[in-house]
Amino acid sequence: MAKKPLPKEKNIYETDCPILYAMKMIGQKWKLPILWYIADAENQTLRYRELERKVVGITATMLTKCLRELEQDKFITRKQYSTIPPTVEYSLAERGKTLIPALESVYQWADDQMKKENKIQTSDSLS
Amino acid sequence: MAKKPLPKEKNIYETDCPILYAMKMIGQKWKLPILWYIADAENQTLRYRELERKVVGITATMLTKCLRELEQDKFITRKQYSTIPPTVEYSLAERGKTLIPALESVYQWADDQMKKENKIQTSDSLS
DNA sequence: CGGCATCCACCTGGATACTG
DNA sequence: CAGTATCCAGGTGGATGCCG
Repeated sequence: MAKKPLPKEKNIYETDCPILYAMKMIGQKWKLPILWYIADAENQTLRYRELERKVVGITATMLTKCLRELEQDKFITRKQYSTIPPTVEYSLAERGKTLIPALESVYQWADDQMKKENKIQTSDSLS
Repeated sequence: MAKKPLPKEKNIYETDCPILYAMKMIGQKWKLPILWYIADAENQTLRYRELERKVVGITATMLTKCLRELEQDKFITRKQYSTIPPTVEYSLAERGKTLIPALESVYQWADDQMKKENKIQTSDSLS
């Protein structure tokens, strides 16, 4: 009985720091990649399978989970056509579009960094 | 014995998707907040305790862990003065500075979103 | 095609206590 | 002041199998 099992009320990390807010909203592994590929597509629209292929490494479970959450949070819109076989299209909703500038700066930064890393490695490896 | 315990080799999620690269590098809960407050400070420099106070909600354990990683990844520089009591200053390294534009668009987006949410709630709540 | 349900390994991050 | 050490709960995300 030396340790309290600590009940500890649920803290949704309420904060007024915008960066933390953003981390909470879109800070998981796959949300930005998904949004990025939708934003990057024709008409900012992609089907489920197209997403599964573009977002390399994601599993169906995670893709579905993220898509549901992004839909609930109004980042994307889901449109279902009752054809056989079924067709589902995901597109950027208004809120998703507001993210594009941020998405682009992050992409830009990361792309630069990756190129820099490669350059260092190549110039090293030809010695 | 119906289930394999799956040894499963360590996969560092190697990818060539820049967004995933960024998520891996700076996608944890506290790294961007920390970088943000350092970037925001006079001379882009803050002491340990100042950080602890500005990054509301972070614990010393997490702060130290993140600072070590950010230092290893060349985002920040640590300068120690052997005074009594000790003084340690964290500042943006070159690589950290390259992140500022992205940091700012994320901040900008999140700030807008938070204001929008508040506005909706206030106009609702005065009915 | 476009999912959902289940199960579980691992990682992130919080609590607590102690130190030079 | 500026940490370190230990412990552990809970969340994140992967694997697998099945369904309309």
